This record gives sequence, structure tokens and C-alpha cells, in this order.
Amino acid sequence: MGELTASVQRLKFVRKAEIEPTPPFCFDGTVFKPLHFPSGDQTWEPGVLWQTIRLQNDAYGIVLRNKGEVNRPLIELTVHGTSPITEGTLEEITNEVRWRYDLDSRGVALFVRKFSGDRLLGPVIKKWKGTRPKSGYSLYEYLVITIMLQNTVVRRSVKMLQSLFESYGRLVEFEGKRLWSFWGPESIRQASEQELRGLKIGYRAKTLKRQAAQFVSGEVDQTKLRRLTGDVLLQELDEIYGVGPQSAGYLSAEFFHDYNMMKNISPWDAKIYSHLLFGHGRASPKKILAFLEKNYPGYKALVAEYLLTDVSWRNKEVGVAWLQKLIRL
DNA sequence: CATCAGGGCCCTG
DNA sequence: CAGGGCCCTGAT
Repeated sequence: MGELTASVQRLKFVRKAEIEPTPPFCFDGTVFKPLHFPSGDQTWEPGVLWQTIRLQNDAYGIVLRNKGEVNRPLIELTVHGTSPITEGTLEEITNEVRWRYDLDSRGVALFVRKFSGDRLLGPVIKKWKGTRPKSGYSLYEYLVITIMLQNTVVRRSVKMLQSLFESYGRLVEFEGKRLWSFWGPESIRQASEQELRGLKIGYRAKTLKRQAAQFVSGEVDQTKLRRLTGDVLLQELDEIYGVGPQSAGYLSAEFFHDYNMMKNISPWDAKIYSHLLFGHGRASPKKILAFLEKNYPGYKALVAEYLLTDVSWRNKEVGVAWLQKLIRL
């Protein structure tokens, strides 16, 4: 067991800032992805996102509020902390939010201009113009999620992450929301493999420990990785224990905003993309890649992001039968 | 009850 | 480069 976490910590200190994303910007399409794994560190309602963020061993609650429009975007950022929030901390969190939600993107504007007349993308862009790929998590946290997702069904992934939160995370409260804050790699490095296996995460215990060690030693450094792109980035990510082509691909697209990175398509993804592009679930990864490369050079991952955004919201609102079959809980 | 695959990856041959 | 094994769970 880690420290006791049954108690809730109220975050009493507040500070605000404003962020102007590059236009066009779609707030809800960016901050909330219905298809993404549900984790206890964040919650959303139209126009507002609450989440925790871990910075220098402390937990913060942040709130993003939409105060603008697609062509004149503005976000109000509220930071809640355990102690008075310094100018430096506010700036650091602001910058982190800009990165994680890809708020400084210029490529998205180009993409929107280029393909708004496209037969397939036109209607999607009309509705979701300015949507960006995102990861609300830090690199380390994102990796933990991918490990939880591997070789199991979503229901179990949710359970495993929840037990980790309860053993190593912190429960905080701000604006009436109770959310879990992630732990840092150091806690996992210190935990024994047996202790971790006690949380029913199985062989993932070993992976978590190896990854945590790579972060603690500085072998994995997200600041350095953020300066890389394309195949070089992919290769570096592959060096992380437990990261293979699938996770590296997701990371490149969602966390590092590589709008074109799509090499490996898993069977599950292939079924979804095939439905979206061809109206049936049987196209091979090779065919999907060739189609995207031919019609949307330079934007394979962003095309997927837009199509997925569109269909996942449609599924949330009115239900999409073929997609529901593929999402097993 | 037994078997098996699940939104991968590592490791071995 | 192909394929077995991995923890555990729920579906069959």
C-alpha cells in the first residue's frame, strides 16, 4: 500500500488566466473525446472541462471554460491548488495546457481550408472545424493508460486504473468536483512488483515498474521528446519498455500532434476506419493507408481524428450500431 | 465446469 | 519475421 488516500483534499487557492487558441478552434470537440478511455482524473460538460494535473509533486485542479467562438477562440483557465499559486506555476500550467490540447496549432487551420470541400470530410469539418487531437495526460500518465488498455477489455482497464488511483493517487476536490490526481513514477518505482500485482493488474506490474524506472532515471524525458517528430520520435518512443507500434502511433498523433503519423493499424482500428472510409468493416490496413495517403497526403492521422470525432459524438447522441458493437464494456 | 479472447508487447527461435 | 506467452475476467 502507498500512503492513505481515503481522505479528500480540498484545493482552496485559486488563480485565473486566459488562453487564446489559434483559430479556428472547436472547444468541445477538442477537450472531450467520447471514444477515449474514461479516467477518474477528469470530467466534462458542454463548454467546461475539469481535470487534475500533477506538477512538481503537487496536485492541482484545473478548469477550462469556453469563452469564445470557433473563429475567435478564448479559454478561461482556472487553477486550484493546495497552497498559493505563484506566477511561475500559473505560467507552467498554462503552457502545459497549451501543449496537451494543441492550442497553438497552425496545421489545423490549413487542414480545414484544404479539405472543407472534400466529399468525405466537408460535412465533418463543417461541424467540427478547429477540433484538435489531444491528450489531457502527461506523457507518463498516457503511458500508464496504454498499459492498462493492452490485451484486455475496457471494463477491466477501468478497474485496474481505479485501483492504482486508490493506492498511489490523491483524491482532490475543487468547484464541487472530486477527481483523482495521478501519482508520479517514483511511487511505482518504489512499490514492489508483488504489491502491484495485488491490484489485479497482472503482468502489467512489471511493465509499470520498468517504465517508472526509465522516467525516474531521466532516460525518458518528455521535454526532449517534444522536440522530435516523425520516424525519429516513433523510434524513441519504441525504446520505452511496454511501448510498441500501436502505443507509439497513438502517442505520436494524440500527444505529440503528428498529423500524419499512421503506420501501424491494429485490427480494431482497421475495422473502425474501414467503416468510416468505405462503409463496411473489412478493408485491410494496407488499403486504408493507401487510401488516406492518396487523398489526404500529410494528414492521415488528422483525417482519422476528424472522422472519429464525428462518429463518436453521433454515437453518443443518437447511437451508431456498428460502432457500439466494437466498443465493448 | 473448461476454454478462450481481449483496443499489445516482449522475447525467442 | 512469426508465434507463443502473459494476468485476469467475463462470455460462451
